[in-house]
Amino acid sequence: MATMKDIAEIAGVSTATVSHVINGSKKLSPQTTERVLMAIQTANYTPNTLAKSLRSGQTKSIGVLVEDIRGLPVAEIVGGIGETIGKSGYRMLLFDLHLLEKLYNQYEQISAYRTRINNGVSLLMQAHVDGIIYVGMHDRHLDFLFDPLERPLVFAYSHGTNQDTYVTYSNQDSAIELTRYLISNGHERIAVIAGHPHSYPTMRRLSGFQLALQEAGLSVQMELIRYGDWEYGSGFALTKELIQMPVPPTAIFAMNDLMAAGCIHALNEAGLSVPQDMSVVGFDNREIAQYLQPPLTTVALPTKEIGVRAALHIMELIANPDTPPQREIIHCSIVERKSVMKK
Amino acid sequence: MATMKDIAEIAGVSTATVSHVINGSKKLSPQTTERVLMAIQTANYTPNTLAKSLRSGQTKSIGVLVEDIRGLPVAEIVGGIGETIGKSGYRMLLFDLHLLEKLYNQYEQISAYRTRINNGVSLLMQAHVDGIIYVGMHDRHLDFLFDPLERPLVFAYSHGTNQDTYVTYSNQDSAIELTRYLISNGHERIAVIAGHPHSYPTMRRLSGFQLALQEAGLSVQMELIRYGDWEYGSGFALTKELIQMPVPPTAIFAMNDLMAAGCIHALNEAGLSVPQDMSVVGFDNREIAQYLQPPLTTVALPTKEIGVRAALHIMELIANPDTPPQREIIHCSIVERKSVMKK
DNA sequence: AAATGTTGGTTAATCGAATTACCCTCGTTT
DNA sequence: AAACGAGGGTAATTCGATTAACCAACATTT
Repeated sequence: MATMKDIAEIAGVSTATVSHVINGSKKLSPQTTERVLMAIQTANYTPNTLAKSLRSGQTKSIGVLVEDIRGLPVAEIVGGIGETIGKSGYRMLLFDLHLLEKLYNQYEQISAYRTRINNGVSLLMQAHVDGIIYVGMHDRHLDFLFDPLERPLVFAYSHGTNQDTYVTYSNQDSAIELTRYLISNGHERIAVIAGHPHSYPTMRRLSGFQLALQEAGLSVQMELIRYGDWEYGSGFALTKELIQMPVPPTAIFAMNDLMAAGCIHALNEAGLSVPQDMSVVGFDNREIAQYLQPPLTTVALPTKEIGVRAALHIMELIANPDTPPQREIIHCSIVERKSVMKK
Repeated sequence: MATMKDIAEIAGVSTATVSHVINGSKKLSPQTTERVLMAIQTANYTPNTLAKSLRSGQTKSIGVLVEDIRGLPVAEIVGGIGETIGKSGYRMLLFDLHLLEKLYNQYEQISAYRTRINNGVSLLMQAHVDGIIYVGMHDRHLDFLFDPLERPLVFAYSHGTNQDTYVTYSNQDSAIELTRYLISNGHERIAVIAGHPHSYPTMRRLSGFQLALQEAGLSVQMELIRYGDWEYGSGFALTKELIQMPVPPTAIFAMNDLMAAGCIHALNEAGLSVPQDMSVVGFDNREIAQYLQPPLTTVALPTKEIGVRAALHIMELIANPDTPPQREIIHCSIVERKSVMKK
């Protein structure tokens, strides 16, 4: 590999001059500039980033800490990040916490988080990344885990702390829109298959649902709200319950696509057809949504956009560390397919 | 950040001694060692990897070039790589070629490949990665693209060149096993919904299918072999054709899960139940397989294992560049669910 | 007693670029 | 003619570690 010294020799100047040509850090005569440029060309020179980084303290790299790369929104977010930072000449250092690996109880989980995140952060810090993006799969609050991190930090997908910039999507607004969509198609008796009772997305989506109902002058019926565990099986089981009610709903809002899949299958099994006998909507727009029978109307998460925006924020923070924390909430869009009976 | 100089000062020795303590590169008296270790403790010192790398030429980082992180096997492979190299203190530099972004015609595709791969490779080279793993989603031959790469290179999932190490899975053997499984359950008239006619996986899986048939003394019926395009729709359409044959098959081997999904839906729609009226198997074990009605029996790709093995190979090559090229083909396992009528 | 070896450490060069401080040469002012 | 300023370029230091070469002190051999 050619070094700056070689170039200096070829061009008959000092290394300082070469450096100035490359970085435009000083005005030089056109002839000298030209000679240096030529030398760089012929020697096929490319500056050694390690030396550059050692001197400047900047590595032009961003650490991306993901809870688990196999988690569904994660790869798409990472894709958005990579594309965006790449355009500005940044590299991506990926660290996977592997949080999908094993299931822990509540206590072990927190402690595993702590140690794994600490490992990841210190590894990234040792690599001297210019900034860190934390990609969480869940809406969790990890305030305590990033205490004295003297590097720019941005949360993507999950919420961060109040002192940090984060980019997430709109749970409540999406639920409002989706519910409005059902109401506008004539549904007044809408059931909900929710996620874990006290989880953040459940709460927010539920409140959106209720808001939309109130807005339309409809009352919220508690017996139509059932809580599952985000898994296929609970969607299946809860649907069985719902259709055996004295006065069943005419539409079901499942809080994710997996439960919606279980729901549709339970409906099929009971001889009810979707959407004629029952309308169903989901949330997340996972791959499965388009392959259900009928294809599922659901809410698409702006995964790539979250990555793009998070990347923009981290680069802004690197360029200007005093930028105040930003809280960005990106709007989701409804993907209309065939699981809702149109008015 | 504390530097080695600081430690030397605190311990009252030279920086060389500190270095020797850290790297065990020289025998030192227990007292000195102890003093240095203490100093490192109290100052919370961690060596500057940039300086280290500049001097040694090794960055302890591995470049991972993925065709598209959103591609299904990719995230899992990357997870396996990350886990494995992390244990040996390597970091991962991820570069996404975004090859799923747009569809090109054959010619543009090759040219887009060329430029994007070149970009990716040169970016990784500039980062001085110690080795590169190329994660391809498809079985493609990219010999020409990595010509004069003077760094260890390993292909994961896709085949590499004959001069390179690669880790992939067994298309033909898996097809043999899967077909045997059908035959052993009494099926003699088995249809195939293949992928693109001349693609590598189609050819190999087909030859496995035929081998298993011959092995059992069964004849290969050409009219039972239909070619699709790997997408849901073609599975659906081809199944419609198959069930209208004068003597329809008793089992269908779809060459991926997406086409198997289309197949099952077509069957359902025609009033045929799986597996009573028709057995169906798929390939890939994508998420959708477990949520079909009935859950699909299919072949699980050893994605994580591929990542793990590729990581091991690259680290071996870094440690010992003269290791001869290895061709590793990892065995797939059948995931037995409920879409095949058992004898 | 001289020669040789061993132990435990230090000095100084090096990796490749960035950057500060300085220097020389003209051209312009006063 | 002396003073000043600007333009164009260089030498030397710095970033933080690694490592070859060297050295002093003491022990062992002949």
